[in-house]
Amino acid sequence: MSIELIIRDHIIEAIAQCYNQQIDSSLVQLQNTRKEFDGDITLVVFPFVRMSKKSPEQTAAEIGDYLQQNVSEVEKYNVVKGFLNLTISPAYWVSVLNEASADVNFGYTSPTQSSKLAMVEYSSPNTNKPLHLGHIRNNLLGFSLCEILKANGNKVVKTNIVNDRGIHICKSMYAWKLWGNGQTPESTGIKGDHLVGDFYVKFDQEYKKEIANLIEQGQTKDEAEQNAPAMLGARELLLKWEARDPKTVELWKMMNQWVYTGFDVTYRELGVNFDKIYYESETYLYGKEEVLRGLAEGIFYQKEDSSVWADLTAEGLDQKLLLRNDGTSVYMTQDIGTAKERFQDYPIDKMIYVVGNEQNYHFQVLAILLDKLGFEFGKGLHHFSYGMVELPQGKMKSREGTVVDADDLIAEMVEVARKTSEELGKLEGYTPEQAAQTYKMIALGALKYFILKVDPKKNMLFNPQESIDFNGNTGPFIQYTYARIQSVLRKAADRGFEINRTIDGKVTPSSKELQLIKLVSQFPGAVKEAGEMYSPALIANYIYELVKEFNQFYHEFPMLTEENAEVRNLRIVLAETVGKTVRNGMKLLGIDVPERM
RNA sequence: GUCUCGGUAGCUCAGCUGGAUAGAGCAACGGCCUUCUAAGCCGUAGGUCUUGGGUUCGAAUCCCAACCGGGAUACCA
Repeated sequence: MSIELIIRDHIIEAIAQCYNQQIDSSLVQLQNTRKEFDGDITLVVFPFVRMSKKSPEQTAAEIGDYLQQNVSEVEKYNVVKGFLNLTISPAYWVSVLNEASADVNFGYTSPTQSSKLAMVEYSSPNTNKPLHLGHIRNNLLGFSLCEILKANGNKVVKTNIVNDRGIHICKSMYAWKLWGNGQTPESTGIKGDHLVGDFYVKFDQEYKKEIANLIEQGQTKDEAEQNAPAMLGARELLLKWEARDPKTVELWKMMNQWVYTGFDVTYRELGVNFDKIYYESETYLYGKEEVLRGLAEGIFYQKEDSSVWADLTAEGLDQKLLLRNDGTSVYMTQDIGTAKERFQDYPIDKMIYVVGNEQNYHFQVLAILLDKLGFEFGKGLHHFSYGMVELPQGKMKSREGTVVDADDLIAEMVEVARKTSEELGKLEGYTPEQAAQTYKMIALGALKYFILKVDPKKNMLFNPQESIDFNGNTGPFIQYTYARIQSVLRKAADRGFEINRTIDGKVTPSSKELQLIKLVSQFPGAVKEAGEMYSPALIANYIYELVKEFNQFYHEFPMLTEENAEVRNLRIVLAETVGKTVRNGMKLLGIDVPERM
């Protein structure tokens, strides 16, 4: 039980005792005491002056008196205007440190029999081009969200639906057939997803030329777009694929396999993974029967051209197409099918879709349609909606070549990390392999932290030249602090200091030490809040605060050269506990921490 | 047009279930390497929290309106 909860209950008691009023706990506004005032926890007393019918100062003093007399953790108090600043006893903070220090999984809640099962869909790439910066944000958020949910005691199934069929992949296939000369990743040395992406680009270039030619010959733009040989060829491939033409399916399989091999490399670099992968080629026909059932039950309606629609005007939305007039499915139809499928495959308590905010409308509609179809889980779907990554010149457009490729970006960052490390003379004594591993850890730490520290729902700006730094509020700064803590612990061992991990309650930490313990004690609360808010950014901001505080402490207070053995022990245990908290927190962001850097 | 999300320091972002003098980092300027790692620490400078109303003891935070920007809006996924 956290100190805030203990205090809150006693404040409710105090109000009952002093003013004979039963109050709701939401009236008790507790906050961390600001640095410039004395105390640990502050109660805002304004809400109670109406009950006491006294001045804020007097009211605060009365509540303060009550708490000081009746709550052992409250040592003293002071009043500034309408704020009651409570000082918690050092003995309590020492006990908190002891608990945190003893718990390997500090901050985490273990799953139990009754744990909820959350399925999280994230990543969901198309197989016609490599992953880019937008996918990176998706993957990092999705993976981190899963880690946070797990740390909150949930069971999690990470899922990925691969968009492996459709006109986009047929375009790459068409281009490869015509202009590929039998190239393969092996023959060219090009990573499979990039090779397929190159043919996608090639297709678009040739297609544009053909359109220009046709327009010159007198066709309108629309006609030209429809009649260009490249487009006709891609369409033909799509039809052949749907008819299961063996040659086409074989080509499709081969090129998709190249892409998967390439994606696997990128996923491994990013440190993300999945428990269950759905392929759209296997699920794209799902959902049609549900739509037809809805039509039969009068939930949906049919137009003269025999296309099927949902009327959502009662919900304040528009009409939504569910089946084309040729009976084929659209995106929405498929999502209805896959949702049903997943709830049949797993006992899902919470379904979460990590998908960009451009699809807010889609998921709003999906929830309503599932609900209309009688699936009770419909209303409970959660769209984890995140903002776009923008570049200085605006939105990324793959066709205009203004994308930041995921592999290129990672490679570039590893290179910068290597250079920086060498310039600073770090990692001497490491083997080249160990050093390379650490550069990678630092580079990815920088990238991941940069992206995850921003509120997911907001659009963010990414400037490739300036954005990713290694100083200040960054992943490497946190990793650096962790590495220094490990260094302290190594040296403490070298010098033969016996570390007593259970701090005696009689030891009195200094105010700076107390401040650090306080911050550590807030970690479990931060994990819980991050889980409730679905916000990795909350964890990132928490760790930064902790690390910043530790750095100041580290600079001012010697740990190894401190003469007093009890104080030295306290500081080392505190450092160790901060290190563990940082490591546990970074794990929730999917960021590794190095033992040295 | 409608719906939706955003607008905080030169730049990138915190803070938003209303609370004390609005915080970090980057960039700029000035200090600190003989202690446990300077990817660090300390300091200086930088703000009409887009604007205007409202609610109240109190508003960056809640409500309304306007302006600016992103996104969605019936057959791409």
